[in-house]
Amino acid sequence: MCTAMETVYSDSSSCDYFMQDDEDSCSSMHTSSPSSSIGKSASPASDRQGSCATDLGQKKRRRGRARNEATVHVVKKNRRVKANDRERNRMHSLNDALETLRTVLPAFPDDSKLTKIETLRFAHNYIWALSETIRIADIEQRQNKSRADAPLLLPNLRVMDAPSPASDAFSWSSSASSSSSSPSYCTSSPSSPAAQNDYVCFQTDVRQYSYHNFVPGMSY
DNA sequence: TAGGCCATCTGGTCCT
DNA sequence: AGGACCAGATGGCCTA
Repeated sequence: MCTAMETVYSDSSSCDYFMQDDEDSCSSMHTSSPSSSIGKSASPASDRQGSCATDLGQKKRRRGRARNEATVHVVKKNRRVKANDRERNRMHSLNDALETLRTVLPAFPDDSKLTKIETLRFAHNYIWALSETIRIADIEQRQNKSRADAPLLLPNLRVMDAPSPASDAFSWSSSASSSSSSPSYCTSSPSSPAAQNDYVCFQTDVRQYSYHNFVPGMSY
């Protein structure tokens, strides 16, 4: 787990070490750790193989270049650390959003926490189910109104049999199905096109659910 | 112990 | 240039 962190830290230490070397005499250049990739990359082979430069100009050039490379490396490392921090925060906010989503979804009977993918699939199914509830309630309302006015035959609604996104939207991963024991969920979705072995779906007839059932604390 | 899930790091790419 | 986003890699933890 810590390999990356170790890399960062080892880079840091080696980088500091190299910078110190650079500031000191050239003799210390030869004492750099063999495990220090930074030291290797920052000091060309010719410099490492050759003896200490007596030419002051050459020394200055090498010092200047090495310092520059070390500085660039430090800047890069700092950017990486900052990017890691941002990425961590980004993933945390994503997880927070998923957690918020979990809280508005109906709880599973055994209180098992939904995984990320299950949460997303469940939310997808849930939204579809609510939409269907609204649609069917609306149709029934109109049907009742029509009955009051004049006898009118409407097609018999069979939600799950209808060719709709429902079959896919109701599908559950097999891992979710194993934890389901509530009558609120069925364990098969024969019409689902998804190629999964087991499925958990809402009650076949979504009309059995009121909004109160779906959304705790919400009444209509 | 294998497999699933997850957190984190990392480098690449795109966007502002 | 720097930040956001993404996907791959890696290692830890948990469970069947």
